[in-house]
Amino acid sequence: MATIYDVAARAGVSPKTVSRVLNVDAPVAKDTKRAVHKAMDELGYVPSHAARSIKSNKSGLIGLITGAISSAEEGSAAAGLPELHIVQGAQAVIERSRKTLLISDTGGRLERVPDLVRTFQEHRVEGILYVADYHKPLDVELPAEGTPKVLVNCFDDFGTPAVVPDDEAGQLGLTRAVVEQGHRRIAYLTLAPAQEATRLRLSGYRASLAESGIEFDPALVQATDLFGTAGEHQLIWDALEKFFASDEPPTAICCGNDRLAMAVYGILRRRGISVPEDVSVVGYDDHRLISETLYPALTTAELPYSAMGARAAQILLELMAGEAEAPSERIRVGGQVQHRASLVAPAVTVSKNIISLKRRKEE
Amino acid sequence: MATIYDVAARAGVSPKTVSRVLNVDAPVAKDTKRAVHKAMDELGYVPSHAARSIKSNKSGLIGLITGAISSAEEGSAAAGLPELHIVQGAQAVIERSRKTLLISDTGGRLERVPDLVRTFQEHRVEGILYVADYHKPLDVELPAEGTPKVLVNCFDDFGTPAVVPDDEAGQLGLTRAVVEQGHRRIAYLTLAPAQEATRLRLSGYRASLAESGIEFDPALVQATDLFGTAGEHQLIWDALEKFFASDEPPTAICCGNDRLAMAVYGILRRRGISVPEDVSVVGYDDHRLISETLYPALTTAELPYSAMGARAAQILLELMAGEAEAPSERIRVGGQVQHRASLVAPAVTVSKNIISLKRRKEE
DNA sequence: CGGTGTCATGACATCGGTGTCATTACCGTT
DNA sequence: AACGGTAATGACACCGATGTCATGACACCG
Repeated sequence: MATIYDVAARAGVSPKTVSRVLNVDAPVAKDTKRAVHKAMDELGYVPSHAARSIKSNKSGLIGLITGAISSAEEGSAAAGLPELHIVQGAQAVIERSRKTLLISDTGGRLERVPDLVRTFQEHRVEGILYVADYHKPLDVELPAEGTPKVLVNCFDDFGTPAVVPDDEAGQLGLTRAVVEQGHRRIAYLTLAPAQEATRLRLSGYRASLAESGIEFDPALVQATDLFGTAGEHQLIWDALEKFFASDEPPTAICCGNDRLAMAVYGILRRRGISVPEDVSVVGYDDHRLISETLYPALTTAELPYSAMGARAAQILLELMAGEAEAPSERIRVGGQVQHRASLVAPAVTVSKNIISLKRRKEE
Repeated sequence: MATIYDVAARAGVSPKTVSRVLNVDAPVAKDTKRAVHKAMDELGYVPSHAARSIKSNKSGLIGLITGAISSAEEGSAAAGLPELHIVQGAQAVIERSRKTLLISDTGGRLERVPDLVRTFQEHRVEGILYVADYHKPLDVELPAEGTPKVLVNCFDDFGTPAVVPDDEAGQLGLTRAVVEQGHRRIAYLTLAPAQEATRLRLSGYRASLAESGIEFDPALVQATDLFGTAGEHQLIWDALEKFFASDEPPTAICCGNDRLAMAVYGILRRRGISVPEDVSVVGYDDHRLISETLYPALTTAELPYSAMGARAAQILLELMAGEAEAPSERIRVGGQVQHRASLVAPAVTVSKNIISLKRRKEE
């Protein structure tokens, strides 16, 4: 690869003058400039990032650690992939700041994180983003004390800046949309109860019921603990069984995520229950591959991954520039409710509690 | 950040000795070694990649260009994401070779590629992987002549090494599996006919029919040209309509991909047709989020993205090491057929052509 | 016409490592 | 005892860029 000296020799000037042409930081005569550009073109010269960064002590690099790329492998159809939208959101912001994003993958093995961080340090990254695969407490130690860091989709107890989804508000809004359609018997098929998201969303669900004067019925909440494992269809089947065994069966079912909703669609229909005529179904995540493709299309709450990534990157850049203090509280990013065909008003029936007269037709 | 000089001063030795401890390339006395390690720990010293690579003229970096990360945004639920498995496969191989992968995203805008390549060149990447979002001819120009390159999921006419899916063999195997269940009226709902994948798979589909003595019926092939757009459900509905209007309707439907199969599930059921009792459905891609979650689970052909990424990385590493010549032909990677509940023998019926007596029960 | 300021350019040191070569101390041989 | 060989270490140059300072050529001013 050609160096600045080769260019200088070919153009008949000193290396420093070539440097001046490259960086436009001092006046250079027109003719000289032209000769230098010509020499650069002919040699296919590209300045060396390494040489520059060694001198300037600035790498222009931002490190991002994720399991997105490989977590797609673990388990069966693990949640994984959507987390990639976080990377996408961050990428877009960082690109604009003329920094380069160095993406590293844990390969699903957390014990690799220290190695990855070390590689980042060798490259003298100026900031680090750590992206978790779902909303949870931080489960690794991140070395590299001097370097600004932002957590995404996770949080710790030591005040590291963190950007997380606002699960509570999301489920509140979504459940509100269900209530507004006239439903009052609303089942909730949750993800694993231990998950941060489940806890927060359940709280949003209850808040919505409370504000509408609907009594919370524990029988209408079932967890699909082993979600993602081989027997999950059976598990979901059993949970739905319980819902419909009730003498006041639900007219709407909230699912822990879109993927769960997809399985529910199939099982409901096998049982002869139509969506949305007999029961409305809503998901969570707005995983568009699913939500837009399912028939009928799925009403769901957006998990604002892209926005979270962008926000995190923005905070990181500010920290790096010393323009801002680290935020003292977790940043919660809210998402929209996406209303689609799977949610309609309940059919006109006489239940013990309510007579719904509304009925909306969906095409 | 501490330098090798700081470490040397603290340990009371010369920088060169510290370098020797780091690289174990010459004998160092035990006591000296211990003192140096102590100093490194205390200072939190991490060697500078830039300084090393400037001297050795080796960056240890491999550049990868993809649209995976952002293409998830474009269109609605664009195909995008699965291509990430290619990145994953490549990552796993490259990691083992102790190189660092520099991932760049086009943000869906091809015109950015030259910029990305330039950034790669500034970092002196030793090899480049270009990953396309679906099987197609290369649609950009890749500069950086001296650098070894491998195309993945795309190909050009200039002999650049390319790794692509073996769509023809894949569809052949899949259709064969359908035929082996006893089906003889097999519909095929393709993706856009202009696509490389559609062309090749159609050829595999016909090859399978031919080898089984089943006559090709053009009425059983419909394209969903506008797949991925707003009106797609309607389009699929119409296509299915045509299939079932036939006086010899299909007993199995091959779909262009899993996503299409997901939409087909919903529409078939709405029409009162059960999967797999009334008609078997198969997809393509083995997008496990879909194929394993759908109820009943979907029989499909694996699109071996991970293997393709791994193979491409392997070839690139060999090219970089000068161990191998560039392969003169495209490398076609085959995938497995994944047999799941959506494919069963056709129901016992008397058709004009065949009486099928087999019947397999699925749970 | 001499002093001063600006333009254009180059010599040289420097960033953080590593390759080359030199130096010293100590070992075993003959 | 003199010699050759190896272990352990350091001095110094160099990789490819850029910051600092110096220099020569003009142009402008009084």
